[in-house]
Amino acid sequence: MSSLTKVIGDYIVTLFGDSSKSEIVLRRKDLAEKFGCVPSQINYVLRSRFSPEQGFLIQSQRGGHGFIRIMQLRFGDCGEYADHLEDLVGDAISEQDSRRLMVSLQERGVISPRERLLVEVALRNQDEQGRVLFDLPPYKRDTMRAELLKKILVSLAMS
Amino acid sequence: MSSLTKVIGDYIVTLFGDSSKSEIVLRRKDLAEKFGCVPSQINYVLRSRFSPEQGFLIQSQRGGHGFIRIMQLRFGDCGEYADHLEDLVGDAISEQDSRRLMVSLQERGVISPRERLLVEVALRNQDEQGRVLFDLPPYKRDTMRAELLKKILVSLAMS
DNA sequence: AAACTTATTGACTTATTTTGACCATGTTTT
DNA sequence: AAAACATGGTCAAAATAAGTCAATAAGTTT
Repeated sequence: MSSLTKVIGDYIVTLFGDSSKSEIVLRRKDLAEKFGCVPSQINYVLRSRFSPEQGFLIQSQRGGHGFIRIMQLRFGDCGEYADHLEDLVGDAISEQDSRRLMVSLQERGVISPRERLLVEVALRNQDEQGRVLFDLPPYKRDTMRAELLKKILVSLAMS
Repeated sequence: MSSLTKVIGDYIVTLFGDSSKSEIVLRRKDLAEKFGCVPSQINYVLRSRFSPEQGFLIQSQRGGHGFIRIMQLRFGDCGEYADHLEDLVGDAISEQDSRRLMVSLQERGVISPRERLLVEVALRNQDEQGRVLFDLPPYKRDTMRAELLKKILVSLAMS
């Protein structure tokens, strides 16, 4: 059984697919009606599935003839994409957040499943060494995780 | 006297076998109920039997409609080759030797160029951290390099 | 039998989804 | 311009479900 949020998210994705648009426009109220939910659920879907981290930008307008426009970001040149990744990872990142990021990158085809597995093994190894060998505190491990993750992702993005 | 952990682990394996899926989805609560244990035991099973090092990737989601998805990165006839790789790397390996090994693995198509790049980045990072942060002696770095390399190669060999 | 490893439990923590009441901002009508 | 109407946004509560951690317990090795 799938959550409503997932169903709506999938539906929005099909709107992009239909004609490989990089931008779609919709009405919050209509969508909510179509799926039989309160309008604010649409905001939740957008917040949780169409964030900048996931490669989307959103513009909207209230009032009569209001709308919500969802734009899919495209990263043409490598440098730009690498910068984006560095921003996403930041100076420190939790194990959970790093996993979330990798799942999203894999789903978008930026990395392969094997590459993701490889990164996970490398990150886990570093974490374990930090814990067991050097007794590093969680925060230090978060910064080291960010370091390694950035190096790996950036090198892949530029390759 | 097989432990519950083993029973649950075997059960999960059958879920894969049933139709040679490479991915299954389950609910922690249901599984725990089915085997009459506390939910957190499921986490233990996953941690001890379905790690990335063993060729599995796990994605999960909490809250309403929560789930646990286990992905198996395909099984070749892995065991032998994995053992072979462990022998090749040994307990300690120099940077040069590790590079030589990866070049040869890439040439034989065992790993892709991107994967090799990824491994090199991970190894170099570990080495640098060991030198700069913890002032580790060369030998220690050689053993840590061997550790990481083995984990990565074995997990890839199984995928 | 001591030391070590692996398994079991449960109290506490964190995350996700759904819903609704209330707020903010455009457009159209008067 | 003011009022009425049409949209979208925010926030927080409730319900649901997974994760963590540490204390024991049960097996294994030495």
